[in-house]
Amino acid sequence: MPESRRLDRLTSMMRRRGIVFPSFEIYGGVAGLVDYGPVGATIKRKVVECWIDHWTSEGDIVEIDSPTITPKSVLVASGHVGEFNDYMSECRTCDSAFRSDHLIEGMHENPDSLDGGELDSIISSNNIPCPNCDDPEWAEARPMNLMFPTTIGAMGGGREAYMRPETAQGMFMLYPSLYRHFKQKLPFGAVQTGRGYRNEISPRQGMIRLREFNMAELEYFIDPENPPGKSGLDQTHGEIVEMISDPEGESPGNHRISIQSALNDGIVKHPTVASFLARTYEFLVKIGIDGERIRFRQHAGSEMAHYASDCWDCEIHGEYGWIECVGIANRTCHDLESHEAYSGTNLLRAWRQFESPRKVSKEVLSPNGSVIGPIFRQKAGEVASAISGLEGTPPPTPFKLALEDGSEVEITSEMVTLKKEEGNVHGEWFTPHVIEPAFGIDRIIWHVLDHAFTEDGKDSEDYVTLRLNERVCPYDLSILPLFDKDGMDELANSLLSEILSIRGVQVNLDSTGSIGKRYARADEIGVPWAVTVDHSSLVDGTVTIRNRDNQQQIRVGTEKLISHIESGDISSLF
RNA sequence: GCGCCUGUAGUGAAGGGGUUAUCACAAGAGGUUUCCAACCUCUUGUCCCGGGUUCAAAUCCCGGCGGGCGCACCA
Repeated sequence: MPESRRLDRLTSMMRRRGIVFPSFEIYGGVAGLVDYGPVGATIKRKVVECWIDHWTSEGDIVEIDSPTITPKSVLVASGHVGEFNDYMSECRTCDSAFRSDHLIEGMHENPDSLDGGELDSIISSNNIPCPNCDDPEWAEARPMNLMFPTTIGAMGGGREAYMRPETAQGMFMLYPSLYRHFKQKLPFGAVQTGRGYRNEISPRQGMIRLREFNMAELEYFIDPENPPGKSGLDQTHGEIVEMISDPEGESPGNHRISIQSALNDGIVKHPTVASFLARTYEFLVKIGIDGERIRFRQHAGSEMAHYASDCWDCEIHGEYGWIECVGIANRTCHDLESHEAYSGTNLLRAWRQFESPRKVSKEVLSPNGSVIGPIFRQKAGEVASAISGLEGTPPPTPFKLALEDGSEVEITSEMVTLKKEEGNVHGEWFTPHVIEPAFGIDRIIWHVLDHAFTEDGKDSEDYVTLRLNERVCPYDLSILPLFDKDGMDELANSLLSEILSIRGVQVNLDSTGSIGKRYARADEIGVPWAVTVDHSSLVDGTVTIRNRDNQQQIRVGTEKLISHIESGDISSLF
């Protein structure tokens, strides 16, 4: 068993047994698109269901579902249109392509803000050499948009849109409704699972970098002044995990530490982020990822996404090395504020009630319409609203007042009345902060399969067992009639239909080949239990149940078996 | 997007300008006193696509598509 080939054996098993295939293969295939086959689709669904259940089981998080087609304006506000329009410059000599803003690093304060022409002129005036061949001959910078563009509306004049690059925007769009659903009380969250699209330049590594992929994202809305998680994490969070903190931060380096201690030591700065790191670890282990092959890595300030103020990657180790499978980011108020600004809505806020009402007395200037009107005529309305909009202590008259259009007017004492307002303020509006764990489902499934794939040398042959956790196995059990005749076939079939009728239970009947071969087939795709119908079954109604991972067998009556299948705990029979 | 390597049944491989393309495993039918990949008989199924060279192309050449690796990219 040469180890270098394990990846090949795993991927060919996945094709052979119907887990994952390249898509559209009879037309030559498309890089970066994959199909889940009859076995893989069930595994995927179970991983997703387990994920939803993991986050929604405490009542503070609900599930939503949004369109994948997203109007351009949403993605302009979120920053994706700008961010995804990175410019690329191609070297005329060696054809290498580089991000234009990277080439002029340090030569401009904000390279992101430049258009193609500006980038080109900086590149040429600085005579920037190609990092590959040193020649300073560059083609014009061209925008490289990694989103899939589309148009809403079949005829001309349609609205510009993109396939969503993340599901998160759906949760932000639904914030007002979530806020109402949760009775206007933070914290609360929403999850969404579904497809995301990124038109990768060069998809690689099988299902690791896809162009259309399954994501599962949680947006958790909190009051930044009262972040949940402060009071300590619950008992599961004492697990020692590997954490690699920001190399540019205060305590750089690798730590083997519990997440609770990492929070106490200031390695993780935000209590809610810490809590989600812990619950992410818990989820991954729950579906069968090896806890020893999980680590958390903090983003350096320089690699941070445009929207994030703090970000941890959860990386899982497998055949491709350490792969980022989950990103946990503190997106702060970036998205909600930005959508508020672009859309003009005021619904993206939350109310923070003061513990006791605050007495406020302040002086305000009230415009005197009868004086302002005749003096400023058409501009009077604008002047009046500018006066009302003055903040802080009113200036003494006369004073200069700036208007929206940039002009200035002089305000004299006759134009305004000084009023004293007194009252109680019971609270204030603020924009919630958002903590976002974002899961790459396909990458997680890959690692679940990788970690479950075990090859034991039985005799000279490699014997493959997919030691999947029962939560994510493609079939809950296989029914195997020892002989496909003499009544065993009928008994097996009636058992099959009885078990199939149990809600949510997947069963597979296999009656071809030797019994050993059928066990092997079931083991290879991770079926945890094999139920064999034999001669004794015909006499006394008992069957044998075999455990996939240790081949242990017991004999039980079918009634008892069925009741344990219904309650989901076959293992307690052993 | 560039460079190197590469593409043969479901999977893994062998071969290769010339009759009907080979093998193993898998799959299907049947047989078999089959509880850990047993055996026997039969069966199905393959040269990625397009163009070129040639009397003849799965084989050589070019292009495309896919895969692997490296460079670049990966919010």
